[in-house]
Amino acid sequence: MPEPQPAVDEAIAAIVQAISDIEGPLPPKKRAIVEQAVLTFAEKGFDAASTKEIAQRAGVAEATIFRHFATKEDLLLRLVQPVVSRVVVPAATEQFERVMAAEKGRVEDVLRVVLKERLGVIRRFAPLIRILIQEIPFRPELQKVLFSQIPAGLGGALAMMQREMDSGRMRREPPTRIARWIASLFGGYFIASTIFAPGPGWDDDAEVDALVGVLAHGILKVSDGDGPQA
Amino acid sequence: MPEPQPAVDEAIAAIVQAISDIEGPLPPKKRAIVEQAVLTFAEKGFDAASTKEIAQRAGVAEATIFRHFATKEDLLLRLVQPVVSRVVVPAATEQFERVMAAEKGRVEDVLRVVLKERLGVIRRFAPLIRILIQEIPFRPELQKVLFSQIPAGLGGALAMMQREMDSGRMRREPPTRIARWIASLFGGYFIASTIFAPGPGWDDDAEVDALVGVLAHGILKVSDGDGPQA
Amino acid sequence: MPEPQPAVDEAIAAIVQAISDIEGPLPPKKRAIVEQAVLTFAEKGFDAASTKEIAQRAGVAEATIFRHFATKEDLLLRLVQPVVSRVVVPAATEQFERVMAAEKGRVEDVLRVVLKERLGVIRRFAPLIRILIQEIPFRPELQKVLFSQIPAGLGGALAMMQREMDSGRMRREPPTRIARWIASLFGGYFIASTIFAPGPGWDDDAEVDALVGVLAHGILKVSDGDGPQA
Amino acid sequence: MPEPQPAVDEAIAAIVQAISDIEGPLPPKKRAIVEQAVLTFAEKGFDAASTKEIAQRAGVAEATIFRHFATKEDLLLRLVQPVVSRVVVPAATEQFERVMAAEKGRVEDVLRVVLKERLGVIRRFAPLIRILIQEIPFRPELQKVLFSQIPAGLGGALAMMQREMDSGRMRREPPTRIARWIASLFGGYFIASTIFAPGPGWDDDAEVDALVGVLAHGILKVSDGDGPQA
DNA sequence: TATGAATGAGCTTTCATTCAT
DNA sequence: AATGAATGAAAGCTCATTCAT
Repeated sequence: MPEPQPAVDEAIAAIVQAISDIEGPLPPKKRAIVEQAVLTFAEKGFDAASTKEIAQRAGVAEATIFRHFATKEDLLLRLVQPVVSRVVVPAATEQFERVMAAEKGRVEDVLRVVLKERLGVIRRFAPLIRILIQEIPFRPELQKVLFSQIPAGLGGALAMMQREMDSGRMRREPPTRIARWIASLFGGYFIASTIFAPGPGWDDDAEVDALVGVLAHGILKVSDGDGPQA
Repeated sequence: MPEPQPAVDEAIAAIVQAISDIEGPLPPKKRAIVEQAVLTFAEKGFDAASTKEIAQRAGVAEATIFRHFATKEDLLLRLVQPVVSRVVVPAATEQFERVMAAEKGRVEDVLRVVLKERLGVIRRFAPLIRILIQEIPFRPELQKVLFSQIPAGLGGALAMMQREMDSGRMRREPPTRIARWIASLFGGYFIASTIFAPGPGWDDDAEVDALVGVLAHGILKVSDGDGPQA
Repeated sequence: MPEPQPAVDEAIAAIVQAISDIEGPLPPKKRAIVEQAVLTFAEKGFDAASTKEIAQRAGVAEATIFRHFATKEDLLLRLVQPVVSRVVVPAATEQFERVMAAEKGRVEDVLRVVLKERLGVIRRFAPLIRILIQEIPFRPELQKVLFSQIPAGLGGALAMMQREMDSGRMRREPPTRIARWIASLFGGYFIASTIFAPGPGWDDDAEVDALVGVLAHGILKVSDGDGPQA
Repeated sequence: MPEPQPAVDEAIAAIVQAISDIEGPLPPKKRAIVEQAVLTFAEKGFDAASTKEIAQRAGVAEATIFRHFATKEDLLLRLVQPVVSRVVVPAATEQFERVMAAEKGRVEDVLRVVLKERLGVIRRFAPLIRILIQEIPFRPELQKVLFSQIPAGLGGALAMMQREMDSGRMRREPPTRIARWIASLFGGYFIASTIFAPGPGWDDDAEVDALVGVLAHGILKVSDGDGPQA
């Protein structure tokens, strides 16, 4: 009987909350299934996590899982979908606009605030995100959910970038490319700090500051003639 | 009997070559097993690819797989290991030094040349790398192989960065952080162009140029007082 | 579909009863599995009896076996254990004391009564005992079960022997040696009549009488100066 | 690579010798196969000993086993047969007559000498005898070999017993019954000292003396009216 | 709502044995 | 005489899922 770490516990509470928001309050056994499914998927991956083990850890009969979830894949999707579609993405959109107004559109400040807040949100769902990353390549359902939501979440950001380029404060680049850079740096940090080398020793605030710094100004010092002429 | 695409064919040839370099020339059936294992793993993922299917596609008896590879996991490792340890990493090390000499140490130029060449190498092994990424979180063996090799490959790069910072041409940052940024941007591009949205429409050269550009100078234009003073 | 002989049928009923006493009433399919497992093990030996065959003979799916018994070896142990630990041994202890009281401790009479009753019990479980003998050398679990129970069963007998020796009616010998002789003669008869040359032509009562006779007085006639002096 | 104990080594040498006597000198690889087959069968039982393991331990290719022995069962029989038919049994016959002449037919003395010598012979082949015991119930071939030889070996003993009974020195009992008693006591001691509780602490000579004692005179002391009258 | 029982299809792996060299 | 390669058959066991209660 493995002890869930507090961090995971918190993540699970958030996931349960997200599901409850959609489906209404969860009966206790269903809730237990959700909790243990997240834990087990995160520990072993989707394929290696058997419904038998999930049932045992949740203290229910295996058949009970299938009362609540049509198939094992359905269980996965019902865990991941609400997180993606109701928590991660919409918050991003809404929050982006709010921050932009407050910060008067200074790109670096906006990025800094948004990324820090996003990092907080994502950290709460870390176990599920790990599963998400694992399973996306082979599950068209997941791809659909994710890619249909991402553009919406990006709308505000793309608009901001376009405005900055038009006003000459930002170099001209395809906005999706810039979005990819941001996502890469952000995701790279998240993966490094969560999956490859989890544990203490990471300072989220400092890392995001540095990340925004390099995005804004690069790693080289400014010197005459060194800047790109575009 | 699915037709392997030409790109995959090329990747497989490279993998077979890498294995042959270690184990000597492969008997034809063993070679067929290797080929079809790569294909099947890449298509379906490790867990969903059954040894029975691999055997059928390779035109051998299932037992033949286990004459050549002790277990299914051993098959995976023996596919991935030589790629990681004999092709990707050492080439990086050697090539880094060569380029640094040729380019007289101009960071942007070195990065540009190295990343382009790395991208070429990696593209040849794309199917396997996809598997690698999938399975790494759950396979300590793979982690060991990969993480024991990476530092060696990074040595040259870290030294270069240190030198640049000492000479005042590069902002002071922990070198591993910079390495992570490079890897993130590079990996993000590879994943985007390979896994999420494969197909034409990507211009590797242009993307690497842009990537090095943002790394060196950021996305913001230089303006008085805008550059960081530290 | 081989017809079980009546003798075996009776043995199986006894085994099923013994298991039911421990685990509660057996569901019909579980019962069928137990029955056919005993038959098949006895016919072919443990290794040569496949779970597939047992399942077919029991009219269940192979997987059903593994719902009720964790492994094939667990199936064997769960068949053998109750026989050893709940039927053979405790009966021996209890019955020994009862007989000793009734027979006023005359060694020959006690032995005769006890061995005859033991023979009856053992005959009921003959098929399982055959398996037991076969598998004991290679299954530490079985050894543990058996050897942990035997001393308890022997307690009464050892006490009786000690008393006889102290009172001068029995030659001094290490009691375990005498126990071994009894077990050897008894087991030798059982094996000969059951395994090597089964079938009619054996008269249990007469054989036990003769066996006790030789134990008590040897095969030689008493003549002057021939008896041992020690 | 387990170290064979010296005792086992000696047994193997005897077996190899017995086989050589029939088939001529063994080529080294065949000899290695024989040696490791005996060891492996003894350790794990016939079924659980795979030809692969035997080949590995013998340092030969698996196919080489089948050059020399048609099937795995043939290997077993070719190990056991010569031991039974050329060493154990004929020695018994010949030796019995020799001893009887020397001891002037005193039953106890003859038994003592013969059993001690038999014990010595049997100890040399202990590993094989264990296999023999295991496999006899399921291998008609083995049964044939053994049961066709035993009567020959028993001839001398049966004749002696008949003579003793006719002369009034031995109680009348069916000679096969007496033979069974002897075999039971002897076998019981061998099994106890070899299989169940191997190791030191056994004194073969003393045990055989005691065994012959109980056979001759029983465990009870002679007292007036206590001896059987029949 | 919950479950114990049951299962068909599938899994990876091992087996003794054959054959071309 | 010896073997590396190969294999069909079978092994024990696990899987997600169904169903009567």
